[in-house]
Parts: sequence; C-alpha cells; structure tokens
Amino acid sequence: MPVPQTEVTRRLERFRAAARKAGIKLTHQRLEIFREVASTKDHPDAEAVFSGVRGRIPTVSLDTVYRTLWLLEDLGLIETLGPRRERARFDANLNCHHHFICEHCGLVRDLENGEFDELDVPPVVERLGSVSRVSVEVRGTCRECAKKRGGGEGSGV
Amino acid sequence: MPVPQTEVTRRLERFRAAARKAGIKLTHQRLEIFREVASTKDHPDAEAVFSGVRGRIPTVSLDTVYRTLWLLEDLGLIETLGPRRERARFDANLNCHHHFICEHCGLVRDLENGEFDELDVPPVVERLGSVSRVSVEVRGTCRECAKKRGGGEGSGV
DNA sequence: CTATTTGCAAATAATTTGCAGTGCG
DNA sequence: CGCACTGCAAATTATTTGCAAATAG
Repeated sequence: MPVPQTEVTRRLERFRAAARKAGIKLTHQRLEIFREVASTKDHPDAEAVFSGVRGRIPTVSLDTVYRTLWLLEDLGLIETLGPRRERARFDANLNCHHHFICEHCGLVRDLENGEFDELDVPPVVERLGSVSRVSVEVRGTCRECAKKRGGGEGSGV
Repeated sequence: MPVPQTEVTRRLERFRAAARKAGIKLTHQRLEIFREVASTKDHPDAEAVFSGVRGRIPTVSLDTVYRTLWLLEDLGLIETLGPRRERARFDANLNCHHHFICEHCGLVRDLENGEFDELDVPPVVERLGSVSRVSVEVRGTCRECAKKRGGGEGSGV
C-alpha cells in the first residue's frame, strides 16, 4: 500500500522547510533517505531504508542512514516505533494516527480513528510536563500469527 | 514511590501460579528478579534490575537477568516500554494504565485515567487480529527537560 | 570558500548464545 | 535423579564514532 504521490511531495516539502529553518544541509543522501521513509506505510527499519536507498545511491552507507534517521526524528519529521526486542522502525506519517501492534511478529499497522484523535489529556499530566502528541496503541495478535500458533491467544479488553 | 507490599505479594503470587502453569522452574534468581521489577514504579532497565538483585544474590549474572526478563514478558507478567534509542525498560504493573513519555530524557510515568481505560476498539481492528490491550501514550517534554532547555518546546495536540 | 556532511572502518553498547556445572521438582 | 536453569566468557546485533575526502550554501 503506497503513499499517494501528492502526500510524498508534501512531506518532502516539509523536510526542505524544516532543514532550512534548522540550518542543516539538504544533501542528496538526506533527501533520498527521507523519501524512502516518506513513501511507504511499511514502517521500515534502518536496514530496510538502507537497501531501498542503495538502489538509487549505491554508495550510501548504513551509518549515514542511521545519522539521518535520528536527525529526522530530532527535527520532528518522522517518529520511531515498534515493540522492544525488535529493532527500531520509522514512520513519516505525522497526521494524528494510532497503531495496531502484533505482540508476536512485530507487525505495525496504522489506525485512523476519530475517537482516539479527540482524547483529553488528564489534568495530572500538566504537572508532569507539556504534551506534544497523544496516541493509542492497540496490542494483540495479528491474523497471520493467530493462524500459525493454532488456538492459543485471545482477546481481552 | 514504592509499590505497596500487598501488591508486591499479589504479583509474586501471580508469578508462582503462572510458572506452575507454564511448567517452568521457580528459582531463587527468577523470584528475586521478578521481585525487583514488581517492587518499583521506576520502569528499570536490565542493568538496574541487575544491580538491584545483585544486592541480594551477589553471584547473579546479567545474562540471567535478560533471560528472565524476556521470559517474564513472554509469560505476560511484565511489559516492556520506553522510547526507541533508549534501552528496554520493564514494568510489572498489569492493571490497565497508560504512560507519559518525555521525548527528551526518556522518563516514563504511569497514568491512570478512566477515559483512557474505556476506549472502544475501532471495527477495522477486527480485520487485523485479536486485541489484548489498549493503551494511551502521551508524549511530550517533562518539567526537568523544559527547564534545562530554556524556552524551546511547547504543547501542541 | 569553508563548515557540514559523507563513507569507511573500527569501536561500542546492548543483548544473546554455547557449554559445563548446579539445583528444582 | 534428570532435565531445566545458571554463570561464565565469548559471540552477535544494532548502532555509533573518528577521520580524511567531498560538497551544499
């Protein structure tokens, strides 16, 4: 399921603007690394981004991919996710959204849901700090894993 | 802020029951490692659990701590959390709860909130798999970090 | 022009594994 | 008493860093 071209363009434009504002250079590598993450809903890990970009820039190195991904996270252009025990995965979708996470295989799927988008932050949070983002994580077992593991797991909530 | 003794006991009891059911051995090490996580709200990482347990079992090894923590997670007795880029942190609180996460220092604080507890799972999720847990992550900047970094960051939602 | 950024290779940090001895059930 | 479990040390995996060459602004 690819991201529509118009959205990819919008994301790249946001990157250009953020880079200018932050005074960092817009290199070929950075552009392609960001494009790679911005063009997919797959939540790729660093290795996957690396091999994708490699198709277009054969000399790019894995350490540049890492440096760039964390830079993009610091700029607030992508976010990291994925269950612990798995490697980091990256997501360029900044629209308010939520995730379904399979506890067995690590699959992450985006969820769009109005009820989730409109949660009120409880007052106790004001004493902890300021809020930038509220999101819901739905954890469970994906169909694939349920099939593979026979009966086992079940729903709970 | 320590966990009340009655709750620690209840958690240890749950561990004993789960261990018996799963047919795994209840060793001194496992008990103490679990007790360490079950006795704190600090969301310790493996290293912190290690040094805590070491006080009581000086010969315990870090690899046993890791093996046990992942085992406990597989048994559903603890959960892992913490932002990417930081090491894994562990939590033995299984009551429905949520988290405030500081994006700068990795601080994680538990949130208890009725509205969050009662979220409906959107129907699209049924096509993805079965659900075991729904929780809300509030991300932002904690007071400490806001102080350290001067003006900067702000709220957004 | 020149401060940033890159690619390389070597370094680290976190976590895992093989194996021989130890202890729970 | 046997097989699961531990501790040790060595291995792996993901990610980071130092440095000389390359390049965006």
